[in-house]
Amino acid sequence: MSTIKVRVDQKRLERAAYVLKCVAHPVRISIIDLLEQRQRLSVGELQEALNIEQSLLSHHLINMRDKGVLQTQREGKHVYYSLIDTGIVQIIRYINSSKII
Amino acid sequence: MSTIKVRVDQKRLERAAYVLKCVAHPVRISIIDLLEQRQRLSVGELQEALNIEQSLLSHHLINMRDKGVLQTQREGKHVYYSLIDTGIVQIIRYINSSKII
DNA sequence: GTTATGTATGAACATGTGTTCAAGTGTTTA
DNA sequence: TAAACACTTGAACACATGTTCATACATAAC
Repeated sequence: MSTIKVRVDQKRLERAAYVLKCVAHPVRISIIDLLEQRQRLSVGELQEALNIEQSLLSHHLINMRDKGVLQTQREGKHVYYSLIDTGIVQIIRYINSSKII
Repeated sequence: MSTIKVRVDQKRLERAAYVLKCVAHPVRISIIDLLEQRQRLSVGELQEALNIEQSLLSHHLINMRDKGVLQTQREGKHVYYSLIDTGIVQIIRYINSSKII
């Protein structure tokens, strides 16, 4: 019985777990889904689509930005959020196709 | 500006978030990676590969089983764990190919 | 400059999660 | 049947997380 090993190194495992926490929340999955449909959305537009409190949304958005999932640009009064790596939507696709979800 | 909507329904969003929490932890990512390499592994084999306390591993495994990610079969003294839906390894693949992780 | 609009921040709280330890349950071996 | 092995369980704790509320900040409009 030859030994078996984890093929992902420790640093990457930790980073992956950290980032994936963004995907493990209903509101944040929704945000990713919305940002796949439109390249970028303001906080107000997101709020209208999600129907949650402004400050809660802001906390989620900043959380995702801090984890390197989203980026922002301010334009006047508005702040626009967009996905940094659109590859993350593969996870949404998996969710939509999986039998166990 | 036509309205924009989340394309995943609420029930599925919650289920997805619930299941994805399994993936958002270094030990559990490792378990999924190991079970992709070998169809099934006993708790002892996993423990040897992961090098963590046996009871901690057991908690993680049972957590994953409760979420419908893993299944078990007992054979004598040993309990073997395996992935229910191997599609979940797509997420590991994403981790390994992504620039943001 | 004041007001209105859009967004961020911070404290406070409840709840959830990861970990450890000690003790428990099954199953096989002697 | 006792001991050894493989694994599970539960309590306890520290720590992280999600949410709300009140308040602050930035920009634009008046």
